Amino acid sequence: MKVLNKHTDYAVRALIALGMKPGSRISAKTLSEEQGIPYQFLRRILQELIRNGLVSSKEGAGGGVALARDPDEIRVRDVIEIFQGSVQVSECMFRKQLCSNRANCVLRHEIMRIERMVNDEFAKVTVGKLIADLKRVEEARAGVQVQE
Amino acid sequence: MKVLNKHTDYAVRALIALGMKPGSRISAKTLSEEQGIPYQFLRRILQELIRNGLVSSKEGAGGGVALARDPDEIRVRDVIEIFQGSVQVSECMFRKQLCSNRANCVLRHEIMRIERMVNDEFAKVTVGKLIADLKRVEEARAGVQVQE
DNA sequence: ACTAACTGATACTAAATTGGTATCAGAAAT
DNA sequence: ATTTCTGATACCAATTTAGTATCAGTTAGT
Repeated sequence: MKVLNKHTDYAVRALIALGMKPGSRISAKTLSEEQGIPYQFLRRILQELIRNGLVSSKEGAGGGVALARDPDEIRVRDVIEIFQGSVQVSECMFRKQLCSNRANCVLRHEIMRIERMVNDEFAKVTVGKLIADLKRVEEARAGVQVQE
Repeated sequence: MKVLNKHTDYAVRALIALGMKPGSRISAKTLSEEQGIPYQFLRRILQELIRNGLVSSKEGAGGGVALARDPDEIRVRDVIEIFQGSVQVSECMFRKQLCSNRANCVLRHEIMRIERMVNDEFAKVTVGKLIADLKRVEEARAGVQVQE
């Protein structure tokens, strides 16, 4: 059971990388090399992020991409929604008419509760928070060289 | 983003159905008809549940399947694990050597936290609980015919 | 004006996964 | 012996996932 697919995974990584260099534009090529993400794949991911307003872009030589918002305003949940759609149970009943199957309904009720939890949690994780965590980790490892 | 696949979904439904008729064996055919689950598909699902000790079976005419345990001891999480593997992040890093990518690590840390939550929640939902919920719902609807 | 470095859009593909079917062998009840 | 069942396993089509390729248009620098 995989929670995140490669699209989401790469997207978040790219967003973190962009967030670490605020103000500057980075080309998809550079980003792909730095992050080890296949170039063409990353291009498509970035385009999707651009379409959804998380990233801004500038065409032409010297162009590239940058975060379009404050990193604290970019939630991992937003990214998941873009690439994996909103969290939902296997073939949501409510699209069809009423729950044909009663047992199903009960199960779904539980699942939706859990889904809400997951959504709320992923909404709490912002790119800004991840960057902060990252910096904290790197400081710690730059400071005292702990056991390794 | 789909949480449960058909295997898990049908499996839980089947387990609930079995749990509702304690003691009696039911054939895969009957179960498939009652629950509207494709016969051959259900057969394979049941075999998997049997292999994993959630269901017991008896071969031959008059045979069939039944729960192998107390419904309260069958967790939806167990079922998910059987059919979808344990919840995990897109390609767990830790199988490879150390996190090659720092940003990744930070993201993964968050995701694993959320995963643990999900796992714990799905562990709390047992077939027994679902059956109890189901009965409660059906009583309510048998009693006062509420607005509809 | 040319060219190199970019993004926009979109078509294509291989491999894996998902959901489902079919078949054959063997066990038990009648 | 025949019917009703499970055990095991092979097969299949559709979808999804991950990744590639191509061409058109934009901008900066010369």
